[in-house]
Order: sequence, then structure tokens, then C-alpha cells
Amino acid sequence: MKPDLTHAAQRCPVLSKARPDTRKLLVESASLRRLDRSDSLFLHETHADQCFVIVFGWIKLYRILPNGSEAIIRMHTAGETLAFADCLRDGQHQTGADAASEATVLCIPAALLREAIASDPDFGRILLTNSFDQIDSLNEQLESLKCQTAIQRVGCFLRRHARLREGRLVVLLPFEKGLVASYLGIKPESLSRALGRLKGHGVRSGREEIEISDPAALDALIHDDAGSLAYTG
Amino acid sequence: MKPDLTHAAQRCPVLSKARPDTRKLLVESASLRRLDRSDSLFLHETHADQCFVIVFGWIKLYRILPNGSEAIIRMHTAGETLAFADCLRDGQHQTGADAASEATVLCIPAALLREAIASDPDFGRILLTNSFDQIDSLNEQLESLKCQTAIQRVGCFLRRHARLREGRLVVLLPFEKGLVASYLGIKPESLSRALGRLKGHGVRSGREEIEISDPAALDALIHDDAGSLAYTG
DNA sequence: CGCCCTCTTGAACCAGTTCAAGCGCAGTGG
DNA sequence: CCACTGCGCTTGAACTGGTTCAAGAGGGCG
Repeated sequence: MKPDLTHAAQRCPVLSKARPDTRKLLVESASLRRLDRSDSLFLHETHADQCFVIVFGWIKLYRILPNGSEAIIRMHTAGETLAFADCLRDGQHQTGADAASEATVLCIPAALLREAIASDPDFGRILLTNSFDQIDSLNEQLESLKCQTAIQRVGCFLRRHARLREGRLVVLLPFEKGLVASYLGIKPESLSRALGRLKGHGVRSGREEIEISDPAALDALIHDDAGSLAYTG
Repeated sequence: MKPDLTHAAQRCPVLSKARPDTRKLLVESASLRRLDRSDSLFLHETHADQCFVIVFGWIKLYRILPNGSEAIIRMHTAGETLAFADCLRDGQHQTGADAASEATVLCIPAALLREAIASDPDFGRILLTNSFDQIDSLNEQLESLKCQTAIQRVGCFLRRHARLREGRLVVLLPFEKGLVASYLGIKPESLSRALGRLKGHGVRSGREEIEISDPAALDALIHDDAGSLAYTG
């Protein structure tokens, strides 16, 4: 295995659980690609002949809307897989994918992926489990979009991306705020105002870095009154 | 196979593609359950020892929010599978499930599902493909919630559920409007007003049945200006 | 310095919610 | 048979969260 990929493979739920020889097959025959911000990884509705594991950075999945602008469907980061579904169905990419930050991805030829599945019966199981986990995460996003206000969604986003760093709980924004906004289903202006309003709820937002100074206060805001849009049958 | 299940199995993407003996195994050993509206199929965070194929009717997946109301995550209907993921991971149900209308479901013991996967290597592949399709559909829902207005979402919902019936394009509302609203991420009042506004765009809404008299007009509304919330990076 | 790009801020506007009232219909009981 | 009641749906009026449009601040870079 290429030395710089060992760590990446450990972070990846699919590769790390795969049988060593399967992992070796996938990683050794794959190529590594570096992307700058806004470089394109693949285009919507093109034939899927490669799938990807993100080693580093962020990739956005998007679709072009009738009016020409792009809808951000999902954001993916290190360890996550891309386009496995498109490859296995031997079809077209369901979305486009661009780098949202500097990024490195492992590019696995579709044939290799099929070979791994054919030769390692457990590997299919691993993919299935991974795919179930993705469905869970999508269900949560749906719930969040349907039942939370923009400010609560911003709060959840911050909590999810916060990391301990020298004793402080900090969010290093992984990509532009405009993109964060779009991912959350709001406009950049609204995100800006939301961050402003969160200052009263345990959040200190600087440029490039946001600190959660009072996680409890933020959690209270997130959970309080969540469900103003819920079904009361 | 029980005679009344042949048709149901054909409608189900998972069962219909499975090897005949696998299908037989699953269907014959499963039990059939009838549900009235609002009967519970399983509860959130209970152990998943059965999975389900919907034979008839609608099932809603929901989660109880901190404030006690319920968030509608997804709606499922005939042919669709439920809780396969929860069973295979041998875990708890990720959501609760209630009948949203009268419904009939095929209840498959978890052990049986595992047996099918173990004895039929293709069956895992079929589940994987099915799970990929679900992810696609969830991606589309996310896109819709992020980039479309409530009225456009209502329009899409109508198009998706419209069926030709005696030459007219008709939507028989599968369940209460309050539930439709919640599924679409809006309040019942807003759904009511949306249907009112759609009257000017090729939709005639009566009680229990909505007719799409001018599909082209409706489509125009749906696509026109879609993406007011999109990312313009 | 000047240009570009991202982010912020303000004011007007609009979509969708909230609250409250009323309607239509099914079920119930007199 | 009809009043009573309960529930789902609609409608109206006031309100709020988020958008829109426009202007300005701040930073990076040639």
C-alpha cells in the first residue's frame, strides 16, 4: 500500500472494514488525484467509469438547475465514498462533483470495484452497510430541513463540525460560507445573520474560525421548540 | 406462494428481481399483517427483529421530536421495503412506522432475511441496488426541499402521484392532507393555500381527488424559476 | 494602489406560519 | 329524523423568518 494512504484507508469505513487483500487490491491499483478548489471530479450525466474515496478535503455533489444555477445536494469529506452506486449500476453519474476545497481522492476503476465484489463476498455486505448508514444520514438531513428553522440548522452544522483544539471547541469552516449556506438550504445573507444571532447562544464567530464557547447554550437553542413544522396528527 | 401475494411480489423491486427460490423462501415463511389507519407497525428505538414489504397502502416513517410532536421522515407504499437496514445491522429501528392508510404488509423475520442473503449471493446485490435507488430518491427530496418553494413541491408531489383514470390525470390523495403537508415540510394551511393557487396552473382540486387538467401548465410552474435558493458560486 | 471576491449589513419585500374563526361531513345519540 | 359533536379542511388577518436588492467593509493579490 502506498505509504500515505494507510491512514486514509483507516479513516474510510468501507476500506478499513474490507479484507486486507481486498483493500490492497483496491488501493494499489487505484490512482491518486489532487484537486484544487472548484476543480471538477466528474460531471452529471456522464458515464461512471471510476468511483472515489476521499483522502483529504471536501467534495460537493451538485446538480445544475433549469435556470443554470447549481443545487448543492451533499458535501462529502475524508473517508467517504463517491459514485460507488453509479459505477455498480454501470450507469451515469447522478450528480456532478467538484472540489469544495483542496482535496485528494483515490480513483478506483469501476472494473476493479466489481472485481473486489466478485472475489470477496463480504465486501458487498460492507458496501450494503455503508449504504444503509448513508440512508440514515440522509433521513436526518430531511428531518432537519423539514422541522428546523435556518438558525437551528446552522447550529446543528456547527456542532457537527466542531473539534476540540487546544481546549476550545472550534469549527474551522471547511469551505466558503456561501457553500455552507447553500448546503443548509439558505442564502449566504441568512447564514451571516444566523451566525450573528447565535452570538447570544454560545457561539463566537470570527473569520475562518468559529468558536462554540458554550455548547450547552447552543444545544438548548437547537432542541428548544424544534418541530415548529412537525406533524401534529 | 400465497395466491394474493404474487401480484405484490411482482410490484416489489426487491422480490421481483430475486431468484425464484429466494422469493419463495421469503414470501412463504413470512406472515401477512393488516393495519388500519394509524396502527403502529414498529416503534423508534425498539429492536428490529422483522423487516417488511408493503403489499398495499401507505406507511409513514416518523420520529418523535423533543417537543412531543412527530417529524414525518418518509412515506412508503406498495412494493417498497421497510426496516431491511435495521434488521441486517441487527440493531434498533431508526424511525417509528405507522399505517398512514389501511395497509397490508408482509412481515419477514430478520433471520429469514439473513438466510436469504447467505444462500443467494445475488440477493445481496439486489438489496444493494435497491438501497442505491433509495439514496437517489432521498437526494432528490433534499434537492427539492432546498431549492423549491412550497408550491413547487406541492406541484411535484401531484405529478408524482397522478395516474391516468378514464382519460383524466387524477391524484387520489393517499392519506390525509395534514400528513401530505408534513411530508412536504409545510403546514396544512399552506398546503390548502398552495392547492388554491395551483388552480391557476392546470390543477382542479376537489375533496379526496385532485385533477391535473393541464399538465404542461403545472410543469411550467414547477420548472420555472426553480432554484431561487440555489448556489450561485 | 486598485481590483476582485467574499462576507456583512440595512431596508423593503414576500412566502409561509400562527392564531382564530367557520365550514362540511361522518358518527352518535336522542 | 334531526340536533350535537368532533374532526379535517379551508379561509382570513396579523406576524415572522428568510429573501431580495443594494451598498459597503475587509482581505488577498497583481
